[in-house]
Amino acid sequence: MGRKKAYDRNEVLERAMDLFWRVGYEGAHLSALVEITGLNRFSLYKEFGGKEGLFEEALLCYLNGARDSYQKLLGKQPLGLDNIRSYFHALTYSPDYHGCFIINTLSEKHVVTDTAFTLVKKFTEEAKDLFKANLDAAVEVGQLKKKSDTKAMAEYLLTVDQGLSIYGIGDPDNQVKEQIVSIALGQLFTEKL
Amino acid sequence: MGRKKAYDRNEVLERAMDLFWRVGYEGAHLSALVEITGLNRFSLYKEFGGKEGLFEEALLCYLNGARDSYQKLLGKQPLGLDNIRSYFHALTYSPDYHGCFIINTLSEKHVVTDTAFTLVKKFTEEAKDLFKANLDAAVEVGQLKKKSDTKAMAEYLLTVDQGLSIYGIGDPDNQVKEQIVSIALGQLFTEKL
DNA sequence: TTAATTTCAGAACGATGCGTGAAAAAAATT
DNA sequence: AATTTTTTTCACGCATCGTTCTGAAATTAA
Repeated sequence: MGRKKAYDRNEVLERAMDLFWRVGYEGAHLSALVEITGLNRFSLYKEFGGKEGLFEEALLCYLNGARDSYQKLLGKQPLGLDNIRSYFHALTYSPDYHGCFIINTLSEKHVVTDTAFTLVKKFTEEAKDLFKANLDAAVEVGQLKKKSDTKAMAEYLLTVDQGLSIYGIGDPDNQVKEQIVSIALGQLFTEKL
Repeated sequence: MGRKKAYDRNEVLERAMDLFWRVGYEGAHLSALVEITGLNRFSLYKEFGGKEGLFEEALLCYLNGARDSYQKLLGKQPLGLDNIRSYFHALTYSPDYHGCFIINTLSEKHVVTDTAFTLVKKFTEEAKDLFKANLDAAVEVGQLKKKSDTKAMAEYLLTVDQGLSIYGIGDPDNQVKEQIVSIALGQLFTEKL
């Protein structure tokens, strides 16, 4: 038969994802991708169709990981405000934090494929829906007023989430992040019955 | 003597700024810059030193405009919470809104000069200071509790501001933005004496 | 009119980008 | 061992990138 593949697809995607995450679509050149993944050019084109295909797959890889993280904290039963608190308090900036793949992709709207852009927008909608599910549950059990506009509140939380990603570029301070989160959540959730 | 310049430096900067704002540093190619500004290559290098220099000057141009906008709304006497409300309510997304030059530059940290990156970080500090000045004034006149941590609140407002810029990428809705702002500010400012 | 200086116009340059192709190597089957 | 198929290796081609260069044009002064 044919020669065996010398690469592991998942490892290739992990490494490509890291590079794309770090330097964006336009910044990640084929030669760098070839080097960092150890994948030869022929195989890259055969396996992924080219740079665009690799980008989309790497982005999916990232979004799947992020989806798991969101689900783990925001999907935990029972749904409610505690999940939202846990989610935001769990956010931390590692020393080599270099921004958010999602926001990089949004900023590169002019060069990434429509598919990639759409994947990102869909993901942010999912995140918003997760926030909303927890807010809706909070209304049901009386943690929030019945009249609460959980849709707008979910939009707000997503906005704060994304603002915190921007805050992380440069020298973020996890303590300041905690202060921001306390204000963001403290004010939102003071409307008890 | 020598031939007269056929370009207007400010107009060149305005046009270059618009392109850089739209497609970022890496996406704005020399040929596109030459075409959109009408400036010939020799002059571009003579006047600005090259692409990097033009980028920095265009970024400065943008930041100066943004600084004026911030000052106009957040620097208005008397300082206080009304300024902050006015600022956020004045934010609107035009139909061709395509993101924020500042955030694009942050995302392109790996390719822009240290100078450019530093300019952006300094600007966000200034914006934060403007928020803080208004919060401090609010404490003085009793709009906020004496114990309010205006530094953290300013960090929070900047985070919301930047989150709103991200929200604007791809079909933003100004009414949703108003809802987000109402939540972000409404609860923050309910702690009266 | 000539000379000197500066800018314009556009081409050339070297480096680098992405994508393709051919030969060699590996693996299984006959 | 020969054949077939697939992957690896590495070179190549073309386009594009930012920068430099050269001749022409414009402007002023002598």
